[in-house]
Amino acid sequence: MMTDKLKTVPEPTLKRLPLYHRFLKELQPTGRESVSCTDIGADLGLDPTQVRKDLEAAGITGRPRIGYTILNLIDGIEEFLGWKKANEAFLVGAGSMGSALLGYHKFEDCGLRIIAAFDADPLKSGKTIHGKHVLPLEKLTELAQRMHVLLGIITVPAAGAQAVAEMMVAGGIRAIWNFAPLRLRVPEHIIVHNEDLYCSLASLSQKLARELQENPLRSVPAVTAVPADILN
Amino acid sequence: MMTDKLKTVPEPTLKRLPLYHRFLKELQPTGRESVSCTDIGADLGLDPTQVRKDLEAAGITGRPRIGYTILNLIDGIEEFLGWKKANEAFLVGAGSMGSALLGYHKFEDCGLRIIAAFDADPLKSGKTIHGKHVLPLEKLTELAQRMHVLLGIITVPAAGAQAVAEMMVAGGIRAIWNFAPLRLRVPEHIIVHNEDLYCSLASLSQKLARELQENPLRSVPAVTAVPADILN
DNA sequence: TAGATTGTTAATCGATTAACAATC
DNA sequence: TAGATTGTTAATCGATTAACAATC
Repeated sequence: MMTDKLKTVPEPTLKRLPLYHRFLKELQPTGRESVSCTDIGADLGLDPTQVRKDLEAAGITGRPRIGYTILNLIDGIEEFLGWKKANEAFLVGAGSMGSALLGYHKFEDCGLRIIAAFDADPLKSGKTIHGKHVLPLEKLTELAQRMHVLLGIITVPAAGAQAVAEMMVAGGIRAIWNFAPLRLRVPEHIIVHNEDLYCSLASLSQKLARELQENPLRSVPAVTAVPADILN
Repeated sequence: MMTDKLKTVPEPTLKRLPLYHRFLKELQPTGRESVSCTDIGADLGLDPTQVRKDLEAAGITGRPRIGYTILNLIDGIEEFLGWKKANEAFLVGAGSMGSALLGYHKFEDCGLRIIAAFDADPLKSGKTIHGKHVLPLEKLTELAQRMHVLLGIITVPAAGAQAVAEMMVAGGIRAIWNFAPLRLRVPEHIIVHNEDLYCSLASLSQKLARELQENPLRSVPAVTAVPADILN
C-alpha cells in the first residue's frame, strides 16, 4: 500500500499502466508471485526499460534479481490511477452511446461509478437503463452540487454538448469525459478528456489508405455478386 | 484536388487534421475564402507553426501573405485522410456499443460505410439496427472475402474478440477498429486501432485524483441527503 | 513598398532506448 | 559466487517550438 503524492506523469505512461494492470490480472490466477519488466514487455511488445520507467513513475519499486511482486504491482497501479476510491459520475445523454457506457459495469473496477444518467428528452427521463435512473436534464446542476459529484460524462450530440458542459461546471463538476465530437470551452481548471471517435477514425482511415496504396490487393479473387436482399 | 503519394505522418498530426477539418467546416458557411495557420491555431489553442507543419505533412500548400484557401484545405485534408472514397466495413458485435456505432451516420462523411453487422447470437442476427442488417457470425469470413471488405469493427466482449479478429483476417480484412478491451494478436501487416475506453478512463481518473489532491474542494457546501428513491 | 504569412531550417523539449552500476 | 534484474544516468530519437528568409 503506497499513498505517496501522485506525480504528473507522461500521458503515454498513463495509457500503458492499465495495460500492465490487465496483464497482471491475467497472470494472477496462475499463482506466480513475481514478474519482471522483461516479462511484461514481452507480452505487450514494449521495451523492458520503458516498463521499468513507467512503474517508477507510478512510484512502484521492485527488487533487483527478483522483479516485482505481482500483488504489489496490481495494488500500486490501482492506487496510482485512482481506482481504489470510486469516482461518482453523472452521465448526460441517454442515447445509444450513453446506454452502452451505462452497461459497462467493469468501469467500477477502474474507480468509475456512474450513479445516474440525465436526458433532456422527457420520453427518456424516468426510464431506467442498465439499472441506472435517467433523470431530467434540468436537475443536473443542482444534484451534482448537492451530491458533490465531480465527474461528468457527455454523450449527447455535438449541438447540445457545450450547454451540458456548462451545466456540469456550474454544478461543480471538475472533470469531463466528452464523447461529443467537438472541443468544449470550459474554465481552465476543468479537466476535459475528449473521446473523439472521428479523430480516431481519421488516423485508422489514413493508415488503411496508405497501406492500400502500397499493397493494392493481396489476392484478387473474382468479385462475386452478393444477394441483394441480404444487405442493405 | 491532390493525388500525391500518401506519406507516413506522425500520429499526433493525424489526430489533429480532423480537428482542423471540423473548424474549417464551421468557417465555410461564413463565406470566407481563406484562412491562416494563426486563425486555425487560435481556435484550437495550438501553435501556428504546428498547424503549418501538419498541413505541410498532408501535402497541402498555401500562399504567403494570403494563407490557405478554405475549400482547398478541406479538400486536401479529406483526400489525405482517405475520406473521399468510402471504406466499406463490417461490424461484429451488435450489443449496445455496436448499435451506437451503427447509428453514427456521420461516419460516412469520414469515409466509413458500415455495410452490415454480425452477431453470434441468433436472437440478434436477422434483426436490423439503425437500418443495417445483422447477419450470423459464421457468414463473416466468407462475405468479407466475396465483397472485398477491408475494414472490420469489433464491438464484442473481450472474451470473443480474438476469435472475431481471426475470422476477419481469414476474410481478408486489412484494418481492425477494436473496441474490445484487449490486445489482439494478428499478423503484422494487419492495422489494428485499439479504442480502449479503460485506458482512456485511467488517464482521466489519474488526472482527477491528482487534481483533487492539490485542490481538495473548491467550495465545501453542506452534504445534503438526496432522495433515496430518485437514485439507485 | 511594407507587412503578413508561408516555407524551411535550427533549437528545444520530452519521451524512448541504451548503458551500466548497484543489489539481491 | 555468478547472474538476473532493478535503479539510474546518458544517448538517441522524434515532435514541438522558435527563428528567419522567401513571397505575395
